[in-house]
Amino acid sequence: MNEEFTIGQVAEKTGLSIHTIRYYEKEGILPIIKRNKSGTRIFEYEDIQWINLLNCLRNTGMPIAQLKEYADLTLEGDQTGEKRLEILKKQKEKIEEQVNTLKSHIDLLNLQMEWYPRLKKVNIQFDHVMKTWLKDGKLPPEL
Amino acid sequence: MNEEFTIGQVAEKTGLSIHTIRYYEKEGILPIIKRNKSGTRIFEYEDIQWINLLNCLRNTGMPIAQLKEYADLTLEGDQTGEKRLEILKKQKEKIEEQVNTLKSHIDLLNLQMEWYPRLKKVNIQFDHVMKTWLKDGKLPPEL
DNA sequence: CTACAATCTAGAGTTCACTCTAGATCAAGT
DNA sequence: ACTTGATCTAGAGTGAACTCTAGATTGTAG
Repeated sequence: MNEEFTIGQVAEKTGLSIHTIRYYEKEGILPIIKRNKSGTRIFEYEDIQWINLLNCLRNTGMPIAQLKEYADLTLEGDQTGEKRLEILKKQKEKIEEQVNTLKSHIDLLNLQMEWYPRLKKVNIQFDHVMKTWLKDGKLPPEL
Repeated sequence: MNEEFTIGQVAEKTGLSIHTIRYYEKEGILPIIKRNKSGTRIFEYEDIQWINLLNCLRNTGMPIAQLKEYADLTLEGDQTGEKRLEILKKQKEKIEEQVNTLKSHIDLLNLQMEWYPRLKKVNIQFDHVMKTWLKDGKLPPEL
């Protein structure tokens, strides 16, 4: 479990580019990365874990600035656990919201797609649905 | 059903800013918007429907350039129906993928959150899970 | 008629998150 | 030792999608 990785290997494993990993380090959202005597970065297994968490948060829309906050809290140590937990909880809620939004987007697309084959008839329905959409931002209950 | 709206009203109804609506028009992804004799835009109900569709596609990651394609196809008329249907179908699949990704992100966050209360014990599990994650990009089957 | 808020255009500026470049150094195989 | 490919830094450049500005014009409530 004391494997070591070069930046290239980490890039491959995490799906980030080498540039991006260095950029993240510069932004201070990576833990302190070990170096060998000539300055080449040496990543450990833990670092990859961390990057995967970052990726998860980034992919769900958390901006770098907030990742920085999270990283700083982590640096402060155990007593910030609660705060970090809170951040993760909030992000989870945000993702759940995103899932719901995406689902209603799927509904809208399905609707729009039905529109093509049965034009005249569904046009009226569509109109009705759109009115509901405009009014309260969701599909009418009878769908 | 022949209601008319100002740009400000449309902004409020669609959640876009006034600037963004004008920007979208400049990019050619809005239908031709009526004007009154002195040049003020007059939006109709249809235009709002269209913007809602745009919003749906944009929010799920479709770039402006592709919206432009879609808009151009629509301008060409009925004979492009199939192509447009195809675009919407693909986007729907993309959204479904996004939902799945988000769900596995939630799993990862849940895991990371469990980590805090029961530290030592779950650390090992977490490690195991992360290894699976790194290897095949998903959670181990036993979870 | 008079304010005052909303709209208009063209174009410049901003933000975010990378992404790339140049020029130097280093690591590993033969 | 030599070569080739990977890595290093500092800093510039990019692309997407807005977002804002200035200066003029218009719509409307009192």
